[in-house]
Amino acid sequence: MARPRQFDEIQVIEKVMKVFWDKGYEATSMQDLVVASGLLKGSLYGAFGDKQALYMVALKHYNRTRIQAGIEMLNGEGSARQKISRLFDNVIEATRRGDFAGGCLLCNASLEKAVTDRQVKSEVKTTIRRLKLAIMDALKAQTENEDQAASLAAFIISAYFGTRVLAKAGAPAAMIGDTRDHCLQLLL
Amino acid sequence: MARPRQFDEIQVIEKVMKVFWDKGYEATSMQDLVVASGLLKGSLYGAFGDKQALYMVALKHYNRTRIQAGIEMLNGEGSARQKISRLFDNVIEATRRGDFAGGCLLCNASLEKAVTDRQVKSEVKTTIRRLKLAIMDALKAQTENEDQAASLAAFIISAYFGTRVLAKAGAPAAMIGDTRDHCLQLLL
DNA sequence: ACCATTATTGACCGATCAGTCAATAACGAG
DNA sequence: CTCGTTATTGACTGATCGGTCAATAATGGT
Repeated sequence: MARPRQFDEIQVIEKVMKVFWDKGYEATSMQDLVVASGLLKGSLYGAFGDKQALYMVALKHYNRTRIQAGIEMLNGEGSARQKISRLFDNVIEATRRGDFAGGCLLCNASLEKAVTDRQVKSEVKTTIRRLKLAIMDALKAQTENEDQAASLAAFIISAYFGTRVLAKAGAPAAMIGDTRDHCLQLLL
Repeated sequence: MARPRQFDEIQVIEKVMKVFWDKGYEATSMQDLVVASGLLKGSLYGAFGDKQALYMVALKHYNRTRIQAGIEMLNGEGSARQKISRLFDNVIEATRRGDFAGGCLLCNASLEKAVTDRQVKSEVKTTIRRLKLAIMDALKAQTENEDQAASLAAFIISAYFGTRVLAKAGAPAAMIGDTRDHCLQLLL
């Protein structure tokens, strides 16, 4: 019926996402995305829409893959302590590996694009809510009641997001380990 | 000897800082700063240098005023619990007032400009170190040893930075209160 | 009153920005 | 094989970007 796409959509989204992850929204030019994706500008616009739409696609992809991986870790085997511990250990590992300086696209979006873009803000808020619910579920086995689990989950998300900021700021890795240890102290 | 400045330097820095605080580095144009400061472009360049130098001046001003205010709170009267509690209460208040969406220029810088600007990164790191030391001092009265104070301080900074991200992301204010409460729980 | 020095001004620069579009190409259905 | 549809291409746009500069203005010292 019509000419088919000559690229793999997921692969392109992955590459676009990494550029936004690395450089942020404003510092990323469409030319950067052209180079990273291997597509020409017209194809990017044709397939995804303008820059803000492309950012939304990238952010949703990040949430569907990276954040979801964290959530599935929380749903997996082990005690609540083990699950929460792994959350922070992953930040330490990512920092060691130097992946995007240990940064988190969701946090970046919270401080940059979400401020002026209602769609992005909405996506950020619902993702934070999902993450919080996953943490609550992981805690439920060991906490007295639902409220206790909710407030603990809020606290753990704060500490977790904080480590992502510290990691990217170049703070010593020990600070992340210290944060993890004191979080676990509350889960005895 | 020469023509004197026709503007108050501190007032201009304060206005420039607020724009960077509000919009971030990349999203701020020199034209934005011209409008906010009331100066013309040439005067801004003449007095402060280029955009990156202006950002450094703004960030240092933020640290010298806003962060320093927090540090002085930590040096003030009261128990360690009271001091740490006030740190988080200020975030809640700022969020209620809607000041820059509860955001923190130091956190913003950590995730944006510091990534590609060595001077900014250095300023961010030393400021985080200063803040950590102030928290350690505040804790010393109630903790067993120096190491314990250091790791607790790292943990509290993480939780604190995390609340600044959550606040700006539009998370419910209760999450900040929950974070504060669980932090204080570790200071018994 | 004059001069050396610095601040202010606004026009100006090339580069890059996000976004568009008409021409062309590649397919599948009939 | 033809045709309708959609993808690809690259040249193009006007706007805005950060930054510069020569002309002018305002000062204090002599």
